[in-house]
Amino acid sequence: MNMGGSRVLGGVTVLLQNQKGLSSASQPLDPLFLSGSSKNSSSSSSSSSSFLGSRSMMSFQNVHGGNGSNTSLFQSFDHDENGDDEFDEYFHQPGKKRRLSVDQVQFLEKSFELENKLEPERKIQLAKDLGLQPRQVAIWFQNRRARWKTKQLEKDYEALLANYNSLKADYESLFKENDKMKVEILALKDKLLLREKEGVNLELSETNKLLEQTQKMPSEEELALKDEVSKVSAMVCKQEDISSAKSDILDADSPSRYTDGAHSSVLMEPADSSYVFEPDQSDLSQDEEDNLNKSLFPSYIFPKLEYEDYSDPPASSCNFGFPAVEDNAFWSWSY
DNA sequence: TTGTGTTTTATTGCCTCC
DNA sequence: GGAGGCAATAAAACACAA
Repeated sequence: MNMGGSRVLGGVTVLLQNQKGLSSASQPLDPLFLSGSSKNSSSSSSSSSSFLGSRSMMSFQNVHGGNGSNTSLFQSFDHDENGDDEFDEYFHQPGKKRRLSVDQVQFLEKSFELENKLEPERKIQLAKDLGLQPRQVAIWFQNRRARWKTKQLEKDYEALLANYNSLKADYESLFKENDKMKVEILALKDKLLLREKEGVNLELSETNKLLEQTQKMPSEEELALKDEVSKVSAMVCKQEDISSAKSDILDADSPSRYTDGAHSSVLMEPADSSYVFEPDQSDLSQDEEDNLNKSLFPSYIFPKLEYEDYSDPPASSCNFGFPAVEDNAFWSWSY
């Protein structure tokens, strides 16, 4: 082996010995640069694919009238470095592709592991070491980066997919738990509603007793006011139908004035205005009608107002004052 | 042996950076 | 404007089943 070969091989050996976990790096590229070596052709399962680089070198030596020794290889790279036209011509035969040898690829792989970018100096050195053109080395690195990127994308995709599946499982689990909790909430609200109904009824019956007692003993002011109303009603009735006039006057009065508890159960009537003002009263007498109208405005119905701040309960909900809360609470739990 | 799919090497065109 | 990188692609080389 000549000085040039020793120099290059020495460099290759040092380079490979720097690789991590390289077990057989003693003379990794010796076969690469020994043209005609039987080791070269047997290093791969496919004879055609093994050590084409070396084969190229042999051809190159033949082109240059080499003497068959393995010494001109690295000298030829010096020629290439100086722009040897024939060498360049050989490596640019149109329509021909020469696969790199297993050893060459291994060497390039190790180099790629160290650094996947290729500086010009390193490229030239690698080309020298492997008996390739710098452009071939550049192309190999370029293609290798493309392959690496593809694999990286696959890894990223798998990681994302695993992450997505995990999140999906979590979501479904939480969704089921949420459904369960909704059902529990509805059940609890039903119970609460029932209790509130019972409580209000009790309270109302006590209030009604008090009201009845109050009505039995009207104050002087109330009596005077009633007289005033009667006079006005009489005057209006001269002009209009008595019943309609009476209704108008009643509507104009403050609800607080009518605290008759005769129909206190109206609390549980629908709060919907259409229902309130258009009841089916065909079978009611005028007095009963009056009493009903009065009973529509008891002060204790106002607690329902605090629920009316909730937004847009379902239009179809036939709420009795309290269910509006339930509906809105339901919406707040909905997605 | 052959057809077919895959891998590897190489080219082309475009883009960015200096 | 030249060098170098990248994506897309061509085409040779390879692997493998039938």
